[in-house]
Amino acid sequence: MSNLEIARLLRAVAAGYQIKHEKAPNSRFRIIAYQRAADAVEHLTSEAKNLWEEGNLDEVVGIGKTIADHLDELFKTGKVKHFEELLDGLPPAMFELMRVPGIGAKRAYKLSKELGITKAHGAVKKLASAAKHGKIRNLEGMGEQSELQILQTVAQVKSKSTRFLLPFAQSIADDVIAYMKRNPNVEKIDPLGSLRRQVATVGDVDISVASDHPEEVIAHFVAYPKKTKLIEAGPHSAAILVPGGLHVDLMVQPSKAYGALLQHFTGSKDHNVALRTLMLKKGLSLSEYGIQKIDKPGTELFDDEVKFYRRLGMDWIPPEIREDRGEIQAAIAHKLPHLVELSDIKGDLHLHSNFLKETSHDSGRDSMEKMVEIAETLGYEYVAFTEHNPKREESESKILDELKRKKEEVDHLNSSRESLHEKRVIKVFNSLEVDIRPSGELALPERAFETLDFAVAAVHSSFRGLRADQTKRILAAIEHPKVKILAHPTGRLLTGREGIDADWEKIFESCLKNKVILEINSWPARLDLPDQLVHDAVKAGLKLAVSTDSHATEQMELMRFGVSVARRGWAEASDIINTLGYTEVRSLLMSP
DNA sequence: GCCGTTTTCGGCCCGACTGTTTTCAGTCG
Repeated sequence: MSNLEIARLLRAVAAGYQIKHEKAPNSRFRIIAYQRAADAVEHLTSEAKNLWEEGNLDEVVGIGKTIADHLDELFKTGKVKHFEELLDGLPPAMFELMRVPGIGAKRAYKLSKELGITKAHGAVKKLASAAKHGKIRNLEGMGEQSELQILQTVAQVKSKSTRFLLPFAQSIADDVIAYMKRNPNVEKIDPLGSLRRQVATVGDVDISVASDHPEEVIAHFVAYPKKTKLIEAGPHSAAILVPGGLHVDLMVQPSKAYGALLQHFTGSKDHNVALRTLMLKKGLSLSEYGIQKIDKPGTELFDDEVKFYRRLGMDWIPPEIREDRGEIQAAIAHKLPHLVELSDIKGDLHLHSNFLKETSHDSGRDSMEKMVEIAETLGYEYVAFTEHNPKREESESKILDELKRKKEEVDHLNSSRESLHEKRVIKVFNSLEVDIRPSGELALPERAFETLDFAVAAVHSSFRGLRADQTKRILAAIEHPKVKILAHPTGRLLTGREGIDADWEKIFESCLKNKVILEINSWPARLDLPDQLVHDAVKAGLKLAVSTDSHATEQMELMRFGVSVARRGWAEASDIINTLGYTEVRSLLMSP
């Protein structure tokens, strides 16, 4: 059973409690507990079943003894008696109906009962049809408005789950913000929510503006030239649709209260809940308007976020780590990490030029020379060319000839640029991205490794496979003395493919022992290692490399998103090898 | 049902919006 399926089951149980046992003592909190447990399982970086096998399930925050016992039964027998009893008599359709925005457990149950919709299959369609025929308005607690709302929202069920890749959302936000800044009434402007926290995928773009003239700001916003549709415009907020189907929401607040607004809508939800729970014990109630002492009326306002956090007795917390993973305690203790920044980056160790033609996967578009020029404009000290390994059908001698030719070209590049420029000399590493075959064997003849400064190893096939096998596969590959970087380690694609299932703890151990560096791949659909695993890796003392995996010069700009992932994983500059100068990196990558 | 640098018992974030309501329930972020 996948994490998603387990999460769905736990949410169904929460709904079951809501319908059947709402009046029981503590029921409210039990419902929340099941919802939290569902969230926790859904966001796990390893399969819940594997954690269970290792006996680590109850270490997950949000899963206590009771739910762990239920899951134990689930993994052993395939079902949970208690859950089955609880869900008995509830129409399966209600869980489908709950996917419609605005319909929760109560309404879903009521609708499926009263309209006689019981089967899960086609439930939403039947609901839409009932609404169309005017059957909703007569139900108790519902009216014409409810019916109208259902008609409008059933269409959103499909699109509800679509999230956008971070760079796409970021580019839209950057453009809107640049446009908004042209209006003199905009004093401050920031992205909010998951975009400000730089989460790998973003649901919609929220933007806040500090201004004492909200009407003018809203008017300017709704006149955004690339807008495809106006969704709503009120006195303090508005929403538009932009090409690609992304919602952009804008909120305006006076500048004297801007700090609390920014803090609240940046989230994450978990961070805010943890922060508020903690502060409540100190007699402070927090909201998007400011801070209130419990025993006194009146709200204290904050024009910026730094003051807001300081008032709570802690350091300002960078948005990227506001996920309730220990940042609040660290901020109180003044022990927050000094997160790595884009300006710390001194080189890109994963670039594909067009030099090799017959490679196992897509080759780059641009010449080495051209990519080096761009690296120079980015202020780098070094780059590594890591084309895919030559196709395996080629003869060994041909492969060797090709790689020797490439080595000569890199040598030439290094020497010719030294004579051309006196000040900045970009150093070029001669590398290769080598496939890790399902067996763990590297897809390059042993003798060919000798031509390389170092090798980057990566999985590009057979993503589905048993955890034990995948773990063994990676372990075998990173033991090769030339392999210094493990690229896009999980192989996930945010647009669809799950990463491989592997024992990362074991792999991290081996990386530490073999001095293998983990890549944070900045490619928009990868962002791999995922932030949570970066956090684990940093804690374990591993070194990482933030790389773009560029196949064309313009992609070299994507570095900022890899840096965001590193920041979300609490990485400091000292955790990232490509913040080091050339000499140090060289000795790390080229030592035997 | 979960959780603990003031608790293993006694708490559990905060507010907005919507609609159907004579004072509040349900849902959402």
